[in-house]
Amino acid sequence: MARPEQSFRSLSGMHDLFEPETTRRRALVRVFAERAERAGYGEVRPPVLEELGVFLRMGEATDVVSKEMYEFEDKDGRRVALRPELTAGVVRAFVQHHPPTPWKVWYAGTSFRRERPAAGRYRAFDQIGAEVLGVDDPDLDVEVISLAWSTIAALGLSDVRLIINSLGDQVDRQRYSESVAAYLADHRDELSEAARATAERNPLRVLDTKRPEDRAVVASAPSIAEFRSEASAAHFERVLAGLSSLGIPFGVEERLVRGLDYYRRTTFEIVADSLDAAQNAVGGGGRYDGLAEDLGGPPTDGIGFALGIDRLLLACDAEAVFPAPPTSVDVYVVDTTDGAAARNLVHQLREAGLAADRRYGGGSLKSQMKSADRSGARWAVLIGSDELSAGEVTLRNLRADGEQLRVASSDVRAALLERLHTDREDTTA
RNA sequence: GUGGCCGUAGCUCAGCUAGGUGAGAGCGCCAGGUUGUGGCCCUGGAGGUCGGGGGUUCAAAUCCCCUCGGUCACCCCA
Repeated sequence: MARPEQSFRSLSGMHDLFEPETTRRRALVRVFAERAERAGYGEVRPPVLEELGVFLRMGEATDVVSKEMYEFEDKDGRRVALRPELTAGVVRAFVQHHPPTPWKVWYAGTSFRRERPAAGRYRAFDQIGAEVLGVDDPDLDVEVISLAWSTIAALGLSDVRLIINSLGDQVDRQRYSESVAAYLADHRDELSEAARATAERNPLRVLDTKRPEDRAVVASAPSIAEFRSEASAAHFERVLAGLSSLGIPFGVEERLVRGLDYYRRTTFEIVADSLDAAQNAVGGGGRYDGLAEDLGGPPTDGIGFALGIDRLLLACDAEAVFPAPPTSVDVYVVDTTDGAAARNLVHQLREAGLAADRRYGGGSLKSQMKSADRSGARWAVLIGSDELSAGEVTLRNLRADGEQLRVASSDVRAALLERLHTDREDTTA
């Protein structure tokens, strides 16, 4: 054991978040929420815990389902699992409540996957995303991709690429998969051992391998383009044309498969080249036209995407964009008397809408001034025995070069409101 | 899950290669210099199970094993 008894640490791959990271994440979600709602999406919050079966449709052969889920039997004897992503839960909610279509929703939340942690890949990770159920129009694919892309752009990221592919409909995908499986079988002895194992479980997954020795084999594998039905191909062309017309740059990548079995037709991924780690996909998504039916609902077209907040922020760090918004109070109250004046004034200022803080436990004027400085407050209100007996306070400007004045206690609030107001006008001018 | 690297003060790290000189630096924190004034500077101080456990040894932060955590590659994916 790495710790003495009675001492605990957070689980591997799960981290505590603090200021300023927490505010930064809140700001990121706000950027996304505003864009999504401007496009007619409403927020949805499915539960973190679902019946295991909900997630099994991601594909029994996928790693996510076969070995990465936190699943267990609850006290009612039900097999349940912590969600490894949100799409399945959202679609389950759609099937359960049958809202009118098109159903356009966005979400922000935490999912869980028991993988080996690495930078940008944690066991508890946050995503933002959107899903639309009930629309087959390729222009919707364009809208959804555009929402993902523009959110990333809004953060200030520029070293990112959109890659896109179409796996064809269910029939196309099946035929293609069989063809790839046959091809891989023919070249079995040229593949790495790991790739051979993957080929038997899930042939398509071999296509986007990163192992150089396998890439050579994969390079001349059959192309999905030859397997797309006329309708699928037409849909894909419409999507690409739509993206072009919106000025969204993309690269068609036929090897883009993505891990979840429910994807049909359009699939896409956004990668951040500023992230040199292997975890450089900041987001991904696609169509899952059969999923609602698989979960017991009516045949319903669906499409969505998720962006990983952790990776998005890592990419922001790499590009030095989207810093945490500064958080600081407006006013810091310094009281060298018994503290009663600070207690009352801070309360009064907060009720008036100002952000005000103080120090508890007293301390010298000097040390309280240091706290005031560190708080980032623009103004310090000083209350000493002089002020107290005169019924006044001293206002000191902490930002400029120490402008200082005394005002009557009854005028503090108004004096501060006025000065903070002009400060703000100065900074926005 | 497989393999590599790392783990010393709140933070970033030196010391480990050839075991033994009182366990260090910078930043941060606290106090004083300035008995009513922050930011700069100076001085002092607090703070460490050297990730944890076991082993080798007269002696281990330094060597060996195990373990926990982080990280990189594979895998997978957000």
